[in-house]
Amino acid sequence: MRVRFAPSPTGYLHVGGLRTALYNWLLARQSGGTFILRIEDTDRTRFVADAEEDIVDSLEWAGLDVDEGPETGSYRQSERTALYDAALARLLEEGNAYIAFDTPEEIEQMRSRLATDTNPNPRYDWSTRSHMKNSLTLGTDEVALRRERGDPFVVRLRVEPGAEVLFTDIVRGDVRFRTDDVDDQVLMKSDGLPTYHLANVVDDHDMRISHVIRGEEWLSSVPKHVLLYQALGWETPRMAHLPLILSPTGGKLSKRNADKQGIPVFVREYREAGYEPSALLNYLALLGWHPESEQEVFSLEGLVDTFSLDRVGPSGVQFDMDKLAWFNGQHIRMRSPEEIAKSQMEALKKAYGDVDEERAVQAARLMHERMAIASDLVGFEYLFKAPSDWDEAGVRKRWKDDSARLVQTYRDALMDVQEWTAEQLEETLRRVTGQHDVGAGRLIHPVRLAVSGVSHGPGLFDLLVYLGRDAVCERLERAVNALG
RNA sequence: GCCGCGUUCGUCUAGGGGUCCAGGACGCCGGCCUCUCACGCCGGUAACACGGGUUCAAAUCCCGUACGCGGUACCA
Repeated sequence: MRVRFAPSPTGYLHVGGLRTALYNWLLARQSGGTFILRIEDTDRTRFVADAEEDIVDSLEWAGLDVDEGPETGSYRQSERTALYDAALARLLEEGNAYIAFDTPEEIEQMRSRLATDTNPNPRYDWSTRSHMKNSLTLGTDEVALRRERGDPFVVRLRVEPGAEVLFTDIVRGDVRFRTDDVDDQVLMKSDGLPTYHLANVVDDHDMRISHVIRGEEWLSSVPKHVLLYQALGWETPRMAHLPLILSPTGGKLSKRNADKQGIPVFVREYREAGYEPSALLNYLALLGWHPESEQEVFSLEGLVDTFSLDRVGPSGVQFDMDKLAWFNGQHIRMRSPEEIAKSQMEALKKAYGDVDEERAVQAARLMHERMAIASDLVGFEYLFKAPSDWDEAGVRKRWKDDSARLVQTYRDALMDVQEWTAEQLEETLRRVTGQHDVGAGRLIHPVRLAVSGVSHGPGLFDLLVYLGRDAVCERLERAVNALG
């Protein structure tokens, strides 16, 4: 099995693109096949300089390793023009393509001239090409003259009406189009570069791609591709068109649309936000695919073992940040505190100056169950510095009239604790509350508030152990003074 | 407009003629655990788009309608 992920460097890698890459990669890995990265950079007007780098980095971050790609050979379409030119020459020679000199303005004029209510958008096709300036209408002398003169031209696929193109999509089953509805697609633009349709067919053939797995937006152009394969006498690869990822309000998950929903569209944004790549992948895998069992949480390896194209559904799917967050929580709990801490060292240092890695690991251990995302670790300020103030609502609820006295008593008692362990700290606390004839909670809550500034968090005694005697006593002291 | 693809809880989905007064997951709502918050566990809420057929029997097959999405570029 040879599959490819073929993004165009017109922007950063999109989450939808990552899912397409994932499905391709999964199939390659489980079949012992080859995963190819091909850069479709035939549109010079929309080229984004750092897009390819982002695509490569994002795939690497996700753990989808590339077997063949720009790093290993000529896998950028801009480097493969000789191949397209050869295909073009053959199509032209055999009458399956023709040259057209119409300027964009002239085509526009044709469209507005021919537009009617029932056909508001006339195509350049079998029914209109006889009114246009092309090698089918112009006569050989005129064509030769224009070419000599250097008139700009494009090459178009010659699609004749009256036939049917039928193909079997792995996800959707049999799909058929009439050639009457297929336009004479431009194969080579006037800048000499091929369009996607030509380059894609030539490359898939040349790279011996066995399965084309891509988004549903390509389904309508399949007939053009099939016609090209036929004209070139090549075998058509198997195809699977994946359901599109939609925004929660419906419609394509475009940058604009998604931003409004608070959904990042670029993979790099998930990386920057601190998501677990395995969680993103897990979520994306389930977006359109369902395993035979009811298992939902998968490692990447688990997906390799379980994934199959015939359990991919055909209908569009809405992106759900809440569910992604849940997957992230599942995956973060599968990782060790050591790994989590390590991944956050840079951010920690940025926020708090020099942070000891072992210290960060302890913090991660403490907060493991409470993190939705690894970057949350940085947000637990009180683990790395004393609170500067105390949550107002928390104070109102937990800081009673006797709190200062109790906390002060506990603080004094802590000075005498032999071993700074959770057991001893708890024992000490219960002794204090016992002496004052109040419940333990009466002291636990104020102490937590005093040392952390907030009224929620890890088990109090684990927290005190983590903070250490000096910090705890100092924080208790400050709180008593401030809160009275 | 035309062409194509789709339509089961709010969302992701299971299901492919009887085992489905439709199962799981997220979310939401209760509860348990508990020093808080999380985690975890238990329970609840909620769906076969509509109309015709076919059949003893339809969420499942067929047709139509509606709706959604994609395409309709010298963009991919």
